[in-house]
Amino acid sequence: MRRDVFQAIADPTRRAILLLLASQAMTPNAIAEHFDSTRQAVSKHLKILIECELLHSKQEGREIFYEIEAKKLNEIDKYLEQVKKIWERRFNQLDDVLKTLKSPHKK
Amino acid sequence: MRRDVFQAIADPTRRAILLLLASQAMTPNAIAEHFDSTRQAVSKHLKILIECELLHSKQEGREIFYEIEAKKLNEIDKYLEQVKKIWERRFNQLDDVLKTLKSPHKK
DNA sequence: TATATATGCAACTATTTGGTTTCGCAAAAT
DNA sequence: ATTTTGCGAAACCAAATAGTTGCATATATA
Repeated sequence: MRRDVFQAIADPTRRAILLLLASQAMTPNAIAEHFDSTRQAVSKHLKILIECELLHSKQEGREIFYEIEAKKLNEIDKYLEQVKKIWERRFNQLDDVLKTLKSPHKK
Repeated sequence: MRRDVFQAIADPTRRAILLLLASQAMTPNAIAEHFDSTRQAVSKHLKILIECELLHSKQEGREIFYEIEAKKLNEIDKYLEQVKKIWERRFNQLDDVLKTLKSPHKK
């Protein structure tokens, strides 16, 4: 069972849940009220988000509050940065080539 | 068929393809050599990445080069920023509450 | 022209996914 | 003490996904 941060945010409902929990911790029932799907469906998403450490839960009586673990999102940032870095380097090298072409031949 | 940037980067092979193409445009065969899977499997990933506009292709004779469309990754950035913004605002508000508690009662 | 190469496309399959319904349990409310 | 509420877990289902194999087509090359 593949389970990483990227797979976690692939689902639009899970992205919405994260956005919702960014402002405050909530119970499954409260979260489910914001969506068309049932509490059980939402609970499945919560489970996945927990597994990816994007959420953690704290029990209060019979209620369970789910809270976002925002720093875990940095893993995605890291990947994006990596791609962009390589992408930019590519043009820097192109710049070098252009500079070399402009400068007088050395050989 | 759901098809957005988030779903596109959910697959580790597709993430690796993007990383590979960040440095240079490549043909399906050349890309496939970097992975265990067949050319056809890779081609399917390429098709998905094209649909999400993370890639575009340019034909050169019988070869087709796939090139990354790096700016499309910003959509992911945007979402992450949104979550982080809300998340941070939460603590700023908490700060306000603490300040209010410290300051003398006004009522 | 005949052959090899590079590729896309369609059919098929196993697995995963998102969802529902049903159940059981523990905490609160009556 | 009984009922209601909030929850997770399991069984089940339809759809989507990632992969395979087997084509068809166009462009090089001999």
